[in-house]
Amino acid sequence: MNFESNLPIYIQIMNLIKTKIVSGELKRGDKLPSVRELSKELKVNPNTIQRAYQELEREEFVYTQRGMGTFVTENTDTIQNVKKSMATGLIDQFFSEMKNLGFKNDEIKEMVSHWLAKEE
Amino acid sequence: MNFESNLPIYIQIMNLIKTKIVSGELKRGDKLPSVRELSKELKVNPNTIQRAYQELEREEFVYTQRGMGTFVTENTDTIQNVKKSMATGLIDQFFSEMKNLGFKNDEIKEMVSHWLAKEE
Amino acid sequence: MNFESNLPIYIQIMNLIKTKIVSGELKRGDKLPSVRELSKELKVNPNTIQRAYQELEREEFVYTQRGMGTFVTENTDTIQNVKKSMATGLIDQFFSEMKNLGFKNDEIKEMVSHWLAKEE
Amino acid sequence: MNFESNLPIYIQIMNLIKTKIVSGELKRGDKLPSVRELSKELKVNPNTIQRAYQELEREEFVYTQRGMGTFVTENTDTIQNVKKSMATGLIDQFFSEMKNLGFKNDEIKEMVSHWLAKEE
DNA sequence: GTGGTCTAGACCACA
DNA sequence: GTGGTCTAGACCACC
Repeated sequence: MNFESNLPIYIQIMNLIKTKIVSGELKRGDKLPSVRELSKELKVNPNTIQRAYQELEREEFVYTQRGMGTFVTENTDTIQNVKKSMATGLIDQFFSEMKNLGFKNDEIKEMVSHWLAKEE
Repeated sequence: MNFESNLPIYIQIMNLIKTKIVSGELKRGDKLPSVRELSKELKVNPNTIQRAYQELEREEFVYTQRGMGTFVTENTDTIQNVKKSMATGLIDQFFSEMKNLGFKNDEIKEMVSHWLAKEE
Repeated sequence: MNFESNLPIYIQIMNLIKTKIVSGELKRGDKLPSVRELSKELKVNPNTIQRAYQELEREEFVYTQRGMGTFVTENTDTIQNVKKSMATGLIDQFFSEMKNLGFKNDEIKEMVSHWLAKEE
Repeated sequence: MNFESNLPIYIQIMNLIKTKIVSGELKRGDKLPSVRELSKELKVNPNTIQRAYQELEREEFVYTQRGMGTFVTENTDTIQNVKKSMATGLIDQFFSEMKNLGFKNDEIKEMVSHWLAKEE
């Protein structure tokens, strides 16, 4: 776990797992490590792991069964929907903030292209 | 001012002023409202305004003259630089979060194009 | 069986069977599936089925004969009583939660009528 | 606080506050007691109060400002919407469970009327 | 063994 | 003073 980030640890853990789910490393129905297990592995308090799992459940990325464990949601649609809605949220926010700074669509487009070109 | 946002109020105020400067509403050398004035207008604790002005000064957006008030920096380069750095900051953040969700460059490009098309 | 529900699995199984009995799908004296059988069918730990059957027996819904299996109670009164008590339980719960939300009797009545009208 | 209930304490606290909001005892924009304050009053751990406040914020009944406190949402529409959607949820659930037990619309209607008559 | 709740007590950022 | 996060450690219901 990267404690250097100023993000709360439970958010970092959520991102860790979201990425694994969305990228397919964790498939639907897969069992996540138990709270205590992950707690030991990441050297983080069990409550913090639990907090992360709870929030992930709230966002419908996972579901839990008492006494059984926590599992990746069976509903792949949910994953796709959440993924999509998070994406449009990010895009909307991005554009609105860019426009707030006084950029026009053309300029934004150009900057995005530039960023992508640099990436390759 | 949306006080229901999760962002600290002093950050929200900073963004408010930055946007005004970068978009040209506030020009170089213009006097900002006094701490007390803005405090009343936004119904916010003066300490909070003070904090926002301090941070803005640290970022060289504004400078203060004892007894005179706080002014937008005379240095237009600074403004342009900051505008650019804020933009690249937004872009970097946007891309890193999109990738965190598991999107590839192509997909992001497509979504951005789609958003721009819809705009017209 | 919706294992994503928050209810304990053994309760979900109890409700499953209760509903079958009360609705008449399982008649008095009918044999329930064996613990092992149901365990396989629902892909649930046998202990959990056992627990459900135990509780059902405690509530006099079923009785067990060593070596023979578990059977729906012969006593139709019991079934009718339980049906009635489950119903009043549901109603009580429903009203208490509606009132908890701040609705008055009249409003609740109106909403129920509305629901029934829509049904036809 | 009624510790006799088997509901988690933080849920009981949520219901307490929801009722106050929905019934109008707490008006929009009103400040809730601080976490520590309510903690003392109810003789409950501050974390438990915080949990309740967090969930209430997630359900958009309240919003919080760091360092300022927790407030009833300004948006009365939200309150009404949440109230309404919770109500239809309860009604749907109620009818589906009654039907599961084998009751017909007429019977349900009769039982509801009976309950209401008894109330007066 | 699993997750869920609760307490006690600490530290932090913010107003 | 306010809420937000984290740790440590306990107890419970469930599987």
